[in-house]
Amino acid sequence: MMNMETQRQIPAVDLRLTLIDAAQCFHWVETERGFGAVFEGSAVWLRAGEDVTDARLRRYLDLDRDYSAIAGEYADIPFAREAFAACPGLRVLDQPPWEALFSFILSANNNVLRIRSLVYALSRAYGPEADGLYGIPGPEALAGATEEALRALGVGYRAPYLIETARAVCDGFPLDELRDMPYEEAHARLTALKGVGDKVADCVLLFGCGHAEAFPVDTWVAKLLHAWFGMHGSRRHLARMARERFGTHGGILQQFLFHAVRTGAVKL
DNA sequence: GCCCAGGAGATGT
DNA sequence: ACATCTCATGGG
Repeated sequence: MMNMETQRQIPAVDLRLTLIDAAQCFHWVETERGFGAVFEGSAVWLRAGEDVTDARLRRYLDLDRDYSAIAGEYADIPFAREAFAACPGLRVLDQPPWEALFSFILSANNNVLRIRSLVYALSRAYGPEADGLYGIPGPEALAGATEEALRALGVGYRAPYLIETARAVCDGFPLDELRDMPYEEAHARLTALKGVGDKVADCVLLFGCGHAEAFPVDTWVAKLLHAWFGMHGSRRHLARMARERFGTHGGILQQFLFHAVRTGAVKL
């Protein structure tokens, strides 16, 4: 009985919201076959309403975290309550770190539609193919690319960032150790990479390293921190204040606030 | 034409 | 530490 009550109150994951609309990743596609992507080297198709049993996918979709408990942590903040209520089924992804790093280097001063088209173009040119899908290119593939070739695909000034960072990863940058480092240390390591500033580093930590305290501050989040929480100052200062105020799950709150504002579900 | 987009790097103070 | 400028590219 208790179990049924609990299950009823936990919204099922909303795949479209989580994998496409929330802009945490840019490589999943929706077709008549469902939501598809190359996942750990092979094609995966997910359908709404079907149980996800694969442990790696459950982790990717963050299905084993109690989101109602996290919403409860922020229940005394009216805008947080509105944001959680406006995004049922939204999950914060736990991607492989390279997937997040690659994607968010491309995100700099760019819009979601164009980020998605760039990820697709680069995946088609340099990534693995599986079942008609193109996966995100590995660092080895990009390390061998030329700046001109990437610019020809529309990457623009981010081309050298992508190549240099890919080479750093090939040369032993400890991507897989970021998860177990303290936040500050992992953030400092990431921002040492070309094309990775404070905000991109926070996205990689939040979406790709399990650092739920990372609080990315983009243009939308800067606006809402000012309008709703009276915070002001530089992006770096805003991020630090937000981490201090919202604590160990601040990044999850951030994702709900971000989506609620970006879609207009909660007005600024 | 201007402004914006899940910003970052270089430079000058 | 902070402010300012430039960096591609597409859409409104």
